[in-house]
Amino acid sequence: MRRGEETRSRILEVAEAAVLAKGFGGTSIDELIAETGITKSGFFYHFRDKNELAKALLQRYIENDERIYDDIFGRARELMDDPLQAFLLGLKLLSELLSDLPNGHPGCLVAAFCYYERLFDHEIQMINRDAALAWRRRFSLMFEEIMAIYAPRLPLDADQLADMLSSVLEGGIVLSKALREPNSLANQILIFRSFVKLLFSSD
Amino acid sequence: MRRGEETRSRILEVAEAAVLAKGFGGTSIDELIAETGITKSGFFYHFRDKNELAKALLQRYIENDERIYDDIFGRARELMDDPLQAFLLGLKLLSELLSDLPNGHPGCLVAAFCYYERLFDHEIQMINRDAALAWRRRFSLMFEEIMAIYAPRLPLDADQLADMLSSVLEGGIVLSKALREPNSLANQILIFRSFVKLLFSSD
DNA sequence: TGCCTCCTGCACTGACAGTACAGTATTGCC
DNA sequence: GGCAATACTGTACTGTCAGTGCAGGAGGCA
Repeated sequence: MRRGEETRSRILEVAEAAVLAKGFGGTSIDELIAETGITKSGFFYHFRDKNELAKALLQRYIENDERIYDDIFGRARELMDDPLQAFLLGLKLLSELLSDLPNGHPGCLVAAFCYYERLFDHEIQMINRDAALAWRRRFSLMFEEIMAIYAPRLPLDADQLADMLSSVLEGGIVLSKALREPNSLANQILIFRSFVKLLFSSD
Repeated sequence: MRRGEETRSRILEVAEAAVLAKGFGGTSIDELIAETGITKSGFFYHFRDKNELAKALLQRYIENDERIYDDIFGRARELMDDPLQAFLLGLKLLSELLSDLPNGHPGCLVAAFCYYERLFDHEIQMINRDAALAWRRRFSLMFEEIMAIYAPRLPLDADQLADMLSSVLEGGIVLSKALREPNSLANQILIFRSFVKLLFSSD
């Protein structure tokens, strides 16, 4: 019972790193069991097939991702009375968190799975879609709170701004990987942050 | 001579669509030769191995990508005397081009290959890096031209703004794929465009 | 006529995703 | 202590896939 869960999560941990580095199609089960120290039968005891591994991997990643955002923006909201200041602090904290990763962001599974879509079943595609919609909802709520107080200098709605933040995050990950400049992502977040500041400035 | 080139480019065309839909690891050579109508030996006559296919695929994609940007921003520059107006027109043309694609952007090979990096040789990783650096150079030159005339409202340099545009493009592709909203990318470009307008407005 | 380009056909190898199923060690519960 | 569920191991197999090696053939062109 307890031991089973531990083995399962060890497989997922090894698999996540491998998938982010080599893609899902480039990650073999044989390789995962070798690194985890179990047998093939053991692997298939935990996951019916590779698709089920993908599903578990994605769900685990999304849960962790949400927890990180809850922590960062929750803490920022507690520290600041003003929603704009809280959001700006949250972005700052996020960029600092990413700067502290020595090898940069390891990659986003949602993005990795976007480029593998046709080989996954419909359920995984929906989990991926829900994750992107959750980002939109999360950030959109923050922008709505800000807009209740501050008038933006551009006629943008909260959803558009939320999607822009998601885009900058996802694109920043891709770009920092392609450029081999781990700090590029944290930098992009700060630039977006100063844009938000400008957008809601009364000057 | 002529016939060989034609077969080779037919393979590349089929392969590009497959790789963007299923990832490189999820695309089999058997599948490519079935769709192209040649034999396995024929495939290996044109490409030594799958890595060389990847290289040719990436180079072809980047050349095409550069040609599109040359066309769009070149035309915009001819139509407008002012570099800011030319850039804003270019972004508008780009978003319209992407809106006209019925299924949305098919995906960026540079991004797809980022999530497969460890299985490619060093050369491919460098081609990918050069492509991202070329985007930076291209957009940076435009921002420099703009900044020679207009003072930005934020203390950003041209490279940072260039990388932000690349991020929005790459992230917009990922997000529109994840959300299954093909128009999301074009929308993001227009939002970035209005940010640029605000940044260089004298108001 | 002969060489070069552009393939086809065939017969392999080794890695990998499963499938099937029998057996076993450990653990929790009654 | 016995029993059953959990969490595996071991073995043996299938089909797909990347890649190798090599012989040979069709068509163009010099």
